[in-house]
Amino acid sequence: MTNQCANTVGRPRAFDSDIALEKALNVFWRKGYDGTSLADLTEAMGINKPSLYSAYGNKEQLFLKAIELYENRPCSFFLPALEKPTAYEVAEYMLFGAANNLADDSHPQGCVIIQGALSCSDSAESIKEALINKRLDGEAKLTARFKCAQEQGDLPASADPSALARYLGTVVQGMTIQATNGSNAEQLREVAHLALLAFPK
Amino acid sequence: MTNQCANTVGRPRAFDSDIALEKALNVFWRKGYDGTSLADLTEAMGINKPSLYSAYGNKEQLFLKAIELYENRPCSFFLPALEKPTAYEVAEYMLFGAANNLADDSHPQGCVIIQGALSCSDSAESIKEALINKRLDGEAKLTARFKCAQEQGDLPASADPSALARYLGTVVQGMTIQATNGSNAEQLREVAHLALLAFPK
DNA sequence: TTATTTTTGTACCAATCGGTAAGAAATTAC
DNA sequence: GTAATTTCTTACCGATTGGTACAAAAATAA
Repeated sequence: MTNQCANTVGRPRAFDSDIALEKALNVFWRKGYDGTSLADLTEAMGINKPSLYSAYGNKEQLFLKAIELYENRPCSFFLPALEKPTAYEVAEYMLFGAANNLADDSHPQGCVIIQGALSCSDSAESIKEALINKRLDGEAKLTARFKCAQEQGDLPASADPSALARYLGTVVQGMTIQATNGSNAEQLREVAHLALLAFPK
Repeated sequence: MTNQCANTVGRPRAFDSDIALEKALNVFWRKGYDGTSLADLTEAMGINKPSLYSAYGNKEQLFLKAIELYENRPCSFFLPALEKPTAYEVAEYMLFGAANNLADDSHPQGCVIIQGALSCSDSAESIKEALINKRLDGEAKLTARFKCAQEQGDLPASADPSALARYLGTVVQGMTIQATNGSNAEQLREVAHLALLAFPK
């Protein structure tokens, strides 16, 4: 249906759809779903509306594709953290990864999955729910990782995996707001350091 | 200029401006500044646009007035926490106050000061900055409270008041996102309990 | 060259956005 | 009663919203 592969026939596309998607992500990241207009998008992407609609569907689908791109970035810190050898290191990597990433000024501050549609219009409700589900998925993965750690013995049996996952999620989510408040990476690392004190060793 | 006191002359206002403001707050709380339209507001408030404009100015001023109302609510937990006798009790009261308040389903979940304009359109930029300043103000007050506690000897000299304030702010802000994720008060209290473990006693 | 296919630019769509002009309605002052 | 004052209702404003019809343009296939 959609032409993922390059077409050999017909007028060639004048823009790189991956680069344009990156530009779209950047706008959604800064302004959120409701705060971003199609005019904002077409201007940033350097294309016009018919091109946008034929390449990505509509605003909603473009947002979801941009989020997908965001999740698969090389600087992503969430999934890699899960692969650390111990529960404590998972927590450590995740908190310091968040600290270093969220305030990095080579891109908009904070996390688009958290800020993209936190409070929103009725028309963005399905986007909001999609983002909530992504956050809950992440927490569920973290809970599973801690349960596994408990079986392996590097997390005390007295610990509550889902409570720890929720606690870490809370701190990381709070850090994204700190980043939009203007906190820098060093300040977020201080927060990460304090947050780690509560984590069982 | 504006008629705060009841007018004795002229047609009497057909609505209670404080009640209508509460309704407006509720809408902004759920949908955010960008996500709320004037039609949303007039419908919820039970008035029409000219009444809204004559009573509150415009959408931006209405939002700021609604925020003011929000801050002065009886169930507010931030300022009362500062008056607790020790630094630890301040932290404890604040974290558990947040846990009990943010997921309370007698009102929209989360905190409008944090969620009202986190990522937003260009036209909401001044609202975003106003909310950021309110958050920073809160953290500054908390820092001052902890410095005071340090002088009084109920917070170790080795502790960093501003880092602790930022840490607490981060957890509370994260909790508001947890609340919109669907966490209930009991789950947020678990987070509060864990977060407190990192606080010097 | 001509036919086919796809993308492009332009120009448009109805609906909604925040905001307001103007007169009718409801009250007090006299 | 009438005048003055304020709020209400209705109807509108230009600008912008997300989205699309249509034909010119640019490529390949024959």
